[in-house]
Amino acid sequence: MTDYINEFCMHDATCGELRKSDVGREVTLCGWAWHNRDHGGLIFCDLRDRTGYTQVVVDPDCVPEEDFHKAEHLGREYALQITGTVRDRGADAVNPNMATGEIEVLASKVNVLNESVTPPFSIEDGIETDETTRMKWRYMDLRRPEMYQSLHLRHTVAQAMRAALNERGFIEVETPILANSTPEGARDYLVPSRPNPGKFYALPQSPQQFKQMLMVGGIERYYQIARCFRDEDLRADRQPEFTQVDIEMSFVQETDVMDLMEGVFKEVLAAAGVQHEFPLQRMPWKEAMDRFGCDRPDVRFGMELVELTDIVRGCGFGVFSKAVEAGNVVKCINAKGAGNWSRGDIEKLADVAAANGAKGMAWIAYTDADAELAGKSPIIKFLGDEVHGAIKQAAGVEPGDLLLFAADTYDTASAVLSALRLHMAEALNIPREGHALLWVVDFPMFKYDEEEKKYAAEHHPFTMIPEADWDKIETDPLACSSYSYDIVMDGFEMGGGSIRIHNAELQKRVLRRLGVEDEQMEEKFGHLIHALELGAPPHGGIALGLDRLVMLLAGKQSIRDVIAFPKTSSASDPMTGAPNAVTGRQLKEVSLRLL
RNA sequence: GGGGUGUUAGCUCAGUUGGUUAGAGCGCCGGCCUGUCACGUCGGAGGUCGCGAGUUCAAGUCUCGUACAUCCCGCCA
Repeated sequence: MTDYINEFCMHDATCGELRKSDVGREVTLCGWAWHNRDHGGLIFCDLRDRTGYTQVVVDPDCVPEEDFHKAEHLGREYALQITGTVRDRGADAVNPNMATGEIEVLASKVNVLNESVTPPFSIEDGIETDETTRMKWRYMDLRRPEMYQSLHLRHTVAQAMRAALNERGFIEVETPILANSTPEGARDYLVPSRPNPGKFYALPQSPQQFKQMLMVGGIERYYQIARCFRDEDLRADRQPEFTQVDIEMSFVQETDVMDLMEGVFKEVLAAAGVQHEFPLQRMPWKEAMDRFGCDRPDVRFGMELVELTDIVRGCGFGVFSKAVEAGNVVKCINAKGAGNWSRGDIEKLADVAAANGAKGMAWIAYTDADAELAGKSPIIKFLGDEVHGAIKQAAGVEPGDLLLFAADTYDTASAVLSALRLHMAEALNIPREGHALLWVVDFPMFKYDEEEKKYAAEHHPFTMIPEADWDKIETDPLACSSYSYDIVMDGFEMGGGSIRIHNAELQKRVLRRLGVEDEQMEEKFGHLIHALELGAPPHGGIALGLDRLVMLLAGKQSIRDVIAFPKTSSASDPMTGAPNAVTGRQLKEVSLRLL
């Protein structure tokens, strides 16, 4: 063990890259034992490193007796160093399922660098092991080829992003992790300040205020691959800490940012091996909501929302006509192919609708045999032939179709049908191959928060409002548009940005509209207001969710699969035990006492 | 904060109407085996049925509570 590094850890080849052209080479490989097949007089071992597998053959005639003995007792995941000769397997012995299947390494020397206890799960792709188990032994999970490939893809994307931005004159600048808490937005992660008893830093939800300061500071073109923190509940695509590619530029309008970013996307996607049409579609927010019920539509399939409000106005089905009278909307989707579903299966879809706020869900089914499109549904008799006919025409009904209706406020009907649309796409196995990127633009500036009884920013409070709408900030906030844009990929919000307010007075008006009192204005946003008063350039930018982008490119269902050390849905880490209790002394030092 | 699903061997799971000693595959341990590659073959070990109450003659199974995981709603400017 003395000369461990020099003697044993040297290697001059990698397992996954040996080919027929290497036949005859004497190589030394290092890696981990996967399947060991002991035939008594001949032993096969699949040796794995980050690049792949090579079959090692240990023949008693070719290795010292001691080494053969070691090979007889190999366990899974032993760390090994093998020296041997690359040899052609011969036509009969080729394994077409292996990249290195035409060759093998005939060992002349077997070194066990480290033994392994039985691994907690099999180190291979496609395992269905519980995620908690994988996360508790995350370093073992990372040995699986698909995990390495995901992290490698993440690296490739990050490097391509850097290269594309560097080329366009951007510089990478780091901003503080210990920052100030702000009243707007997500819940902050707090860090007590020992020298300032009773005061706290907040971990940044994004570098938003710092990047705006950088623009005022004359940096002009900034980016950062930045860690962001939000203390909110988790989802498959949401972690408490996540990574944004944060970008900001000066003296631009929104088309400048979008045009430039399309160039960046093109290069990044190419680096990841994805071709996509450019320029990208730019869809107004209202159109996205009308057609898909969602501000981040998956446009890889149709099943768009059908507007029926005018058609069912005053019709005999009370749920519809009363909704219209109340100023609500009636819309539907046409799930082609689900018309033959059993009544029970259709009724179960009401659960999906209910989970998204619907009070009920009307439907009409047309079986394949229903050439006359008579339809099956409890509601047809109330609608009457004329209205039913108009609905069929509007929805383009054919035999085999299933219409699912929502009669509710615009927001709820949109949410319900958007959820049903995605649910049906999944249930009907509608192909959603490849990737679809588009911009969603012209978000409204404000939305009304029913619970808090106040206006909130749809995007964020620093978003520029078109000059024509400035007067509406006070008089009709919901009619205010904004210079904002989201980049949507495969139904995920992959990034979002805007042109920022660079005028101090306008910024104050927006903050007042959001309910920020004057004294709070100075305390929380004083630095921003003052900066805007000192010749702040018109500026704007975007932040991209690196985790989501890589997740989609890697074809994974969860961003946890493209983060080396993610957290569970309760924001804990089964490997390290974080978060953990701290000592009374530690608490005292930061002037804290637990409740 | 709310709803759905789940928790049985190291891993993935089965376990009927509540009824004898809780099973399978893989993995693990031991024997045999010189062309396997999910090697084969013979034998073996391995269980606080998440945890805590309750009902019952009897609970993996029923009831209640609870923990954890996961998906979703709320939340995430």
